[in-house]
Amino acid sequence: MKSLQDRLKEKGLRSSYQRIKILEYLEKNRTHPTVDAIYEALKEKLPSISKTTIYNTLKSFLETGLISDLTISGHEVMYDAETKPHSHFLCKSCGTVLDVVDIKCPHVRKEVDGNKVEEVHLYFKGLCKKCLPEGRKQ
Amino acid sequence: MKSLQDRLKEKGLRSSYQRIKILEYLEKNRTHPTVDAIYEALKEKLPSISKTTIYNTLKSFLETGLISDLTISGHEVMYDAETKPHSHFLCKSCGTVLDVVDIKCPHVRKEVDGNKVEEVHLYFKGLCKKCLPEGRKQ
DNA sequence: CCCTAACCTGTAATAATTACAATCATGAAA
DNA sequence: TTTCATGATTGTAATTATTACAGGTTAGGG
Repeated sequence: MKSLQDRLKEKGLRSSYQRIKILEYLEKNRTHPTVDAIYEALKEKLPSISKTTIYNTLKSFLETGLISDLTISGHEVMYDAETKPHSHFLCKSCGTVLDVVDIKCPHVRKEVDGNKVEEVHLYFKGLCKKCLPEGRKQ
Repeated sequence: MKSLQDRLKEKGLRSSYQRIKILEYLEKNRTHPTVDAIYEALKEKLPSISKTTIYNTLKSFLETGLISDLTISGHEVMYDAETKPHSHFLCKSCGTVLDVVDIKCPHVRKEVDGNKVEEVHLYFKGLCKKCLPEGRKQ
């Protein structure tokens, strides 16, 4: 089990208290938090933290491949400590974003129509189990 | 060939000069324009048009299913007169968004993990043909 | 032709993100 | 261990996308 500090070092990132706390938060909260959610959560233990730090840190985490991001809701970016390709489901009622595990569709490919593919994002939107009216569950 | 006016009427939308021009622009420009791109383009012929009108109009077009939207770039919404499900490719170099036509993957489904699916969005990101370095084309 | 609901416009408010300058901390080298 | 330069953090201000709202305008049924 690599320490968070070592994982930063591996990516050529300098270690800092803030970076460790942000990475730790993402590792423990696989809820696809937004910048604001991360900020609000960390502020309690780390009242001096700045939102700019969150933005800068997430940017460097993204650039080094330490985390991934998604833009399923259309009006804000969400962050994810899971970096292996996987799909997401957005509930249009409660706003929850879930990881989709049962999709085995071969959408990971090197090119489409002659364009070089580096990332694939598969997003589902609809109503999650909890928001489906009783008796209409699938 | 239905007139734009008739297509608005069909959806229960009142016809107006602005709405016709916006729909016409989307029909003729399948480049996935942003609100700003539509505004800048229409301003020339229609100097009095307001950006709020573009927002309101696109919102009513979306609600009635006259157009579709996508958020592939992560920082702005794009609009598309094509309403049949199809995938998109974003070039991370030039920012162009292309329709993807050669994907036949069965990602249209009614549910995933017990959640009810209403929309599926498949986004590819990478380098488009034009931005690929010569000799590395695929 | 009139009237009202619906639409359009401009301004102001909000929200997400980025820019920037000053301060502070990490970690390599002395 | 101390020093020090580089890079990180912070707060404020600027920017950008979007929404709220109020007042004037227009489509289209009667």
